[in-house]
Amino acid sequence: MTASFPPVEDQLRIITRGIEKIVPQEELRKKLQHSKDTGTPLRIKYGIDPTGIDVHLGHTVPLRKMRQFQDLGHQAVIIIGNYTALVGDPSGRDEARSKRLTEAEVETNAKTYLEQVGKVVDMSRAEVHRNGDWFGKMSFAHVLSLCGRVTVAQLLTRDDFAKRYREEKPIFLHECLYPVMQAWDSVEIKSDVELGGTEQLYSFMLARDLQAQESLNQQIAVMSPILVGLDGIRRMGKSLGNYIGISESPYDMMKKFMQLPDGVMKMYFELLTEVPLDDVDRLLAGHLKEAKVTLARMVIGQYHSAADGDAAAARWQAEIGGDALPTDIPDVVLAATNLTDGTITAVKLLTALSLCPSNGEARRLIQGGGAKLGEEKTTIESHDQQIAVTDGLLVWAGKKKYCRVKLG
RNA sequence: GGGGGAAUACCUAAGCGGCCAAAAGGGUCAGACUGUAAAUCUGAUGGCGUUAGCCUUCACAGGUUCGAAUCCUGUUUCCCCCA
Repeated sequence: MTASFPPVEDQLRIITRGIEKIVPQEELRKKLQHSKDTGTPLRIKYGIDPTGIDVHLGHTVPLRKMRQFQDLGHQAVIIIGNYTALVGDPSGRDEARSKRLTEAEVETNAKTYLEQVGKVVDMSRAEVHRNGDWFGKMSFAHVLSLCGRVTVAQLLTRDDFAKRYREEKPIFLHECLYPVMQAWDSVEIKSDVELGGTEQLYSFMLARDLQAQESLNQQIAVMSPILVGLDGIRRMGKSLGNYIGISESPYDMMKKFMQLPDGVMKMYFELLTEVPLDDVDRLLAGHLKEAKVTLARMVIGQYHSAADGDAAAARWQAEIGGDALPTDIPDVVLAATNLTDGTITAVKLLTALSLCPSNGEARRLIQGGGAKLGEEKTTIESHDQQIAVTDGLLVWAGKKKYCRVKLG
């Protein structure tokens, strides 16, 4: 079948949105032109290491770009880095991954990963490869010859390695292989474009070198900015605990979105939605809270449904913006043996309900004024206050932790 | 193989014989203020306990001392340099 592609300029407009850097910039136009002239889709590569199982919004930035390429008629090629995962991506890390994954773990992770990726990329039109398919068969001699194409000095130009070297932190030999392996993937699948974050520049360029040496067309690096996490500063990442996962419930996502610093909204709109940039500016010139709600609803809608997004927003407004009670108050059983004459000391109550892990923390919470009782949230004044417990009593440990007592 | 350095609470990091449950920053948690954002301010941040007290912590195991995170010995782990 001969695909027909939109005009190159139109494609470029879509492709460049939210992209920080394209290297080399001019070559992309040529490739697109050539693809249109010959009716050949470009092969768009995106590699992921199945090291964890939660795909978060940070991952979706290049994945969304992948989807846009697909919708323009190009071929998505997803690499499951089952071998690279055995090494662990040193990019942006200031230390080596502490644990190595087993092949079995990698395999289960890969499966859940693909399911999640399917929420963004049209998997029915995508190729999926595992880089173990070629690395598993590669001879040691071949590995050596690959290593012979990279010098240590080159590796040390990478920020992450340079930083570690300066700080006298360990850099392991197998980590040095990581960029080489990633680059070799590009050779194997003959990629025209590779998607990723800007921190991948080194590997992407290495891929061009290897492709040229193998007499292949060289890929173009299309790099997205790093999506910052909930703290508004550091990259969104699982280990930093500042991420919004695409498999989270609508309401959980909502709560996290509303915690975002205002300053990052523009970036989020640009990278995670299709809203035209002019409209984004208009939104951000208005009421910022409303803009944030809009952003949250749109993104939640992508991974759940528009109705879910609206419902989550409404619930947030009621429970958090307003003073409605949470709708998901868990019941916690309190054994009757804890009570004397139907009462219990405040500290004991909080620990017995697992709202606080230790008496000390419970005491602190009460001193800080964060412990409250009942629907009208009466503050517990003193840590040795005797609390008369009745079935269904609401107990608050700060604003975010609460439960309802169930006598048992 | 040789030489030099390092291991402190969630992280970074001070402390170098008693005043050390251990400075400082970050983080985190709570409170105030708000749009439960950010910024700012306040407080807290090993466990148990009636704010005085007790118990367990400064890589691990021993030792010296009235007394050790601090000194000694051994062990483990890590880093750097030279070969």
